Amino acid sequence: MKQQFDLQNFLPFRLNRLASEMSAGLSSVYREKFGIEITEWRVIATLAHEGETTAQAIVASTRTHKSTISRAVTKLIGMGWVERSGPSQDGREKSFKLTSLGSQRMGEILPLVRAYEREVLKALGADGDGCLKTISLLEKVIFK
Amino acid sequence: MKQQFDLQNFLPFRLNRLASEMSAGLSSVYREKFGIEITEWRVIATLAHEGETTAQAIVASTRTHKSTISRAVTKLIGMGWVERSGPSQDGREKSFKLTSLGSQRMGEILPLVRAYEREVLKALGADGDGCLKTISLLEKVIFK
DNA sequence: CACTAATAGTTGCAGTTGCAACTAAATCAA
DNA sequence: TTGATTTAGTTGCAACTGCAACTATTAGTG
Repeated sequence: MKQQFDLQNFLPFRLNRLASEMSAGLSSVYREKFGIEITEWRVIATLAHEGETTAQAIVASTRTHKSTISRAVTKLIGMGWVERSGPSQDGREKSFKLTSLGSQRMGEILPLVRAYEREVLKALGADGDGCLKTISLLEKVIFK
Repeated sequence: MKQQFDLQNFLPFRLNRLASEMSAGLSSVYREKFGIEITEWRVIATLAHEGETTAQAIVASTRTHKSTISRAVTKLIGMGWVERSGPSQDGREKSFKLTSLGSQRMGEILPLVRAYEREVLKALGADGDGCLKTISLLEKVIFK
């Protein structure tokens, strides 16, 4: 008894499948050569952009659970890519920044990651603009 | 030392964040009321559409690892939503189908899930077509 | 000041996932 | 037929994640 529903044309499924595949493609770029996972990548990307940053700010920027961020930061500190920076006024919060090793690694990863994105955008060609516009629209709808 | 990289405008990140949020919104629809997770949802959606189906076909349709599908099917059988169907010519493969209970539950879930999708598409308004077109394009690029 | 509530971050625990190794069955080659 | 290869599905294991509970610190109230 077939019901009228086609998962293959279902928007949330298609979007999720697409994002998973893209993330998988991208993460293979930094996983193999640098031994980090997607959460670590997002943490160092945030630190590279923001400079000295609290864990809370990383949580907000990456939309990732604070326990996940906590563990990623711990791992990155263990790798020597990240260090705690001086205590802030608020004794509860901790600030972090990239070490020089972390900056160096980020400098190595960035071109690879950018090349990946460029490749996708290039394949989209003239439709790239429409794609970004669509995503902006969806963000407004979903992050209500 | 700030580097020139903005995660917030990075295509794979934005797409992934969007898809996660959408999936989370959707899954709250069936998780609470029906006690299933996203993998189970995809399995029953595939079975509802395809009828009698092998595990392998579900793997292909959902793009999910075979071990994950194996466990989801086991769980669904335990819930009485899915049953094994008669042996096929190939003794390695196993075919499954929805039970009448499974069909009934699917009939209850479908309107909720469709309503969610409709809500998103409605919010997109006239841009809905462009959105679907963009996703099709990205699929061609990513699933090379 | 004392007491309560809120916030930042960590950790134990349980659930989920992917990988690799495994079993069972089919296919292929000689 | 026999033996090697491939395919379908299952399971043990290790890694990752989210939740809830916890500590520590700050903010708010009287």
